[in-house]
Amino acid sequence: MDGATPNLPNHELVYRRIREMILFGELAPGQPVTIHGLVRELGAGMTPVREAIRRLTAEGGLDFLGNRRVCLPALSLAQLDELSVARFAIEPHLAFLAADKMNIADIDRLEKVDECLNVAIAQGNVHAYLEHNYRFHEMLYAHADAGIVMSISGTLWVRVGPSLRVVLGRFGTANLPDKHKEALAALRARDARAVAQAIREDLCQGHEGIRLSLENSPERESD
Amino acid sequence: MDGATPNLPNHELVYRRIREMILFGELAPGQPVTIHGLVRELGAGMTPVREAIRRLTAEGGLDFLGNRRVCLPALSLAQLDELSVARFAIEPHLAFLAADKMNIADIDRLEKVDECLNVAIAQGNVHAYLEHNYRFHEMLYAHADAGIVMSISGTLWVRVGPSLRVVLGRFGTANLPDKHKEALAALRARDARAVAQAIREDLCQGHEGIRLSLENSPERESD
DNA sequence: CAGTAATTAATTTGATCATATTGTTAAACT
DNA sequence: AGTTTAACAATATGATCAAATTAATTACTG
Repeated sequence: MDGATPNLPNHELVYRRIREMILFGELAPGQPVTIHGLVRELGAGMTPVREAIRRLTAEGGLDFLGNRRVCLPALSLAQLDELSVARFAIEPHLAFLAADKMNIADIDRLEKVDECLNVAIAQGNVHAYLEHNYRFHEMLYAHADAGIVMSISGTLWVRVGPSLRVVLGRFGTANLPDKHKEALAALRARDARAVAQAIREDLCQGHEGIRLSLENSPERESD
Repeated sequence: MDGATPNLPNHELVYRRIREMILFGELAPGQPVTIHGLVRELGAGMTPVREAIRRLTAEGGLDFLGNRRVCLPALSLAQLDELSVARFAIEPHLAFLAADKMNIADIDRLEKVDECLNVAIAQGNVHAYLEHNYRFHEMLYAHADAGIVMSISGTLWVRVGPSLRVVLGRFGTANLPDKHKEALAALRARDARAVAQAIREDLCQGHEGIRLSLENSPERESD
């Protein structure tokens, strides 16, 4: 038996690649993104890159400037507040739904990801941290079996990704407390409310870090 | 003097056009959408249509089947529940934020749209109803000054659009109660909580109609 | 004469198209 | 029915055109 998707169109692959570049901190906030640059870097054609950029733009992972140019969004404090509201509303809800539907094996798999995450923290590996942190939440939410809300959550993650990277670059991965262990314990205890609460606190900590980082780096709000 | 943006790229124009086709009921749920078809119908090139389709797909307004085909999503009851959760969380919040920031002139403008909406209802003009109903909410939320949440709200609207159309085609615009007058009154009274509540009830009524429509037309949930 | 501003040239980047290729579906034929 | 084949639609490429930013030159003013 072969893999699940042997023949994925190129624009889909390019999309996923660029999305990971955004999520896992390979691109910096404010950085300009050019079509030709991506064509060169990814060795892809112009059309697939173009389509991937449109998708990411629709998801908020890229910003379409009026001048037909595209760049990575640089979050303002006001936008971070917006994201907080949306994430606090959506992600604990997904976690709540997921809690009732996960079996022991699912929880074990999730814990595996958390262990990888802890390794990444110990090693100070920023990219691995971002990736496993994302995978943890993604894997948890996926069990909620709520595709639409999940896709919204995806647009939220893609918006915070670059800023998260900045936080880690600034403060390191050393003292990055998360609430994953609490979430896992609540999952095993079959306490959906506690799972949601743990996720809420986890998000809260993350956003607090971003807020501190944004406040210290004056991104010029004076125009 | 001409408009603010004389030179919008074609892919942007095509995107807006297709989005309106979805929002205002010019396409039916489940209907297949082909690139060539849109190229012919819109008199546009292949590349702009392609990019517009990717954007709409990312927003949930179109569904990308595995087989390279694209069609309009047909909501299931479960998906409608998801949309309800998301919209109830987001849109009243936007309305709440907007309430404090609107001046009399803004409210007057909003009431103008509502009057157009009532005309459309009286005339039984489904397309005009959908358009003005959308404009009403969009205009209200725009004052919240919260671009990210607003864009999420946009993806929610584009998902319900086709189903709303089906409801109207089934039951007509005759007895379509909305809570717009209540919202306007609350806006004038500077009661943000009441504005949010009115919007919540407005959404609730709309979704109730869609739910009835979906339950009566068995969209085949048996796969 | 020096410095600055404005205009223009050049390069970079984005937008679009025509076309070739590939994959999928449907039909025809064995 | 199963297999082959033909038609259709999506994908991908590279070339061409247009727009915008940057650099450079020129003109003008203090």
